[in-house]
Amino acid sequence: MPQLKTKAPINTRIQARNKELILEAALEVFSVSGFRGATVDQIAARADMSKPNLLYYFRRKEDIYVALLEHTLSDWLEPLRALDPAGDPLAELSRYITAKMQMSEANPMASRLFANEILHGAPMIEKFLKGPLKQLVAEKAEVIRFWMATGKLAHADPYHLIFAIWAVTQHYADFSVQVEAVLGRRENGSSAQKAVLDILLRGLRPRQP
Amino acid sequence: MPQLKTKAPINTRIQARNKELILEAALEVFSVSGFRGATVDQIAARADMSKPNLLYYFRRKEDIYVALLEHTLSDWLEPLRALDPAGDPLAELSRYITAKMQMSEANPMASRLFANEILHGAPMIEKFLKGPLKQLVAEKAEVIRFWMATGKLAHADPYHLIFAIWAVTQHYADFSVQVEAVLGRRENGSSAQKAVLDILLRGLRPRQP
DNA sequence: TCCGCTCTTGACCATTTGATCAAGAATTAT
DNA sequence: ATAATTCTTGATCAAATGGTCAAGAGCGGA
Repeated sequence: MPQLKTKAPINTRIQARNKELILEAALEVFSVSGFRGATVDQIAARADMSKPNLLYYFRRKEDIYVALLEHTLSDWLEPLRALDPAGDPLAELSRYITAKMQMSEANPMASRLFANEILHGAPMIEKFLKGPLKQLVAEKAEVIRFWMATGKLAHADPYHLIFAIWAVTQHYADFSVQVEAVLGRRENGSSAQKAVLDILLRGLRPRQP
Repeated sequence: MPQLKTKAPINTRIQARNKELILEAALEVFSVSGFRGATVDQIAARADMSKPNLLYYFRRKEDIYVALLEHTLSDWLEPLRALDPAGDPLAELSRYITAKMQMSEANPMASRLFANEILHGAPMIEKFLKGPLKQLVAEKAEVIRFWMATGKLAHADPYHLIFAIWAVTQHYADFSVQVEAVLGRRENGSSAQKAVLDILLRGLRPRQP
């Protein structure tokens, strides 16, 4: 019996390189125009590649989009995962907020990609939101609740606190056009960081015993 | 000399009615799909009207979109405008935040429309952001600064405080899909309101003298 | 070297979609 | 009533766009 040729599951060097190029180009295009607004031609042009060639690597526009989302979803959660129940509460939250602010500044395109996806009803990542994300947040909300119960943090609703942190930190990436228009200049990352830490955390210092 | 017929600048009853129907339908469609994702056919269908008829009232798709943005821009600013320098600082901010939360809950579609526009670089409302919005925020930031200087409010950067309020309040409209996925239920408006007020304002109570 | 597999692309197709037009229906003003 | 104006729509167009195909170019293992 002739040996069945297993369809090579491993990427060629060329495949790895081109897929990477495509994802990079696609992030730029999707984050600016959204899924519907982006065109395969635009992505191909930015990846310096013909459209049929791009479609040789990703058969449908949607495949690129999904790959892009999956490619960054876990990175996105990492800082929240790192919240350490054994650490000092204010220091942990401070580190989390700082990390999110830095992610917004370093990779605003990824932030806008997600914002756009969620704004449009999250058709591609609904499962992720209701599964891994929900579970992780539940876990960390419990940690925060524990900190509050043991008097190391002032009381507040842990879920809404997390939402507030997300909202504020991502605002600087997603709404940067507005931030810059109102300030009349490009925002200095570190001053925004300081201000945000102050606004979000000052109210959480435990009362004097 | 024959009297020049002035082109009727006043809307017919039919015009007023149909324009309103169109804007209403367009808000639903644009807020879900964004400018690019929305189609004139969808809007026409939802307005219960043929496409050519819709285009009789708004000659281009873009005209509907712009009219919609203009139609709600000033409403959007009203609560901030109402911030009263003579009022009690915490009460004023509390009222502002509450008003924004209620707007997010009552009209999430308008919030998403703006979010989408800004996320995509605000091509249609750049002028508004750099003009009226910038000026109003500057004015109100000065009010907040004054409150802080006179010891009636703890110190914080007024601009970033306003950004934080915007970010958090609009988060509940723009990211409602995520909020509901994480909470595992439809959010109760008033409990979110309470939590947000608490998180944003607790740190702003002036220190005891 | 040479054979098979991977990679690349110009040409092409079907569908979607924003917009136009001409002609008829409804409404309004005189 | 009737003429003028406003309103409505089926038919149609041109451009944009996601995706296909066949044929050739390039590469790697025997």
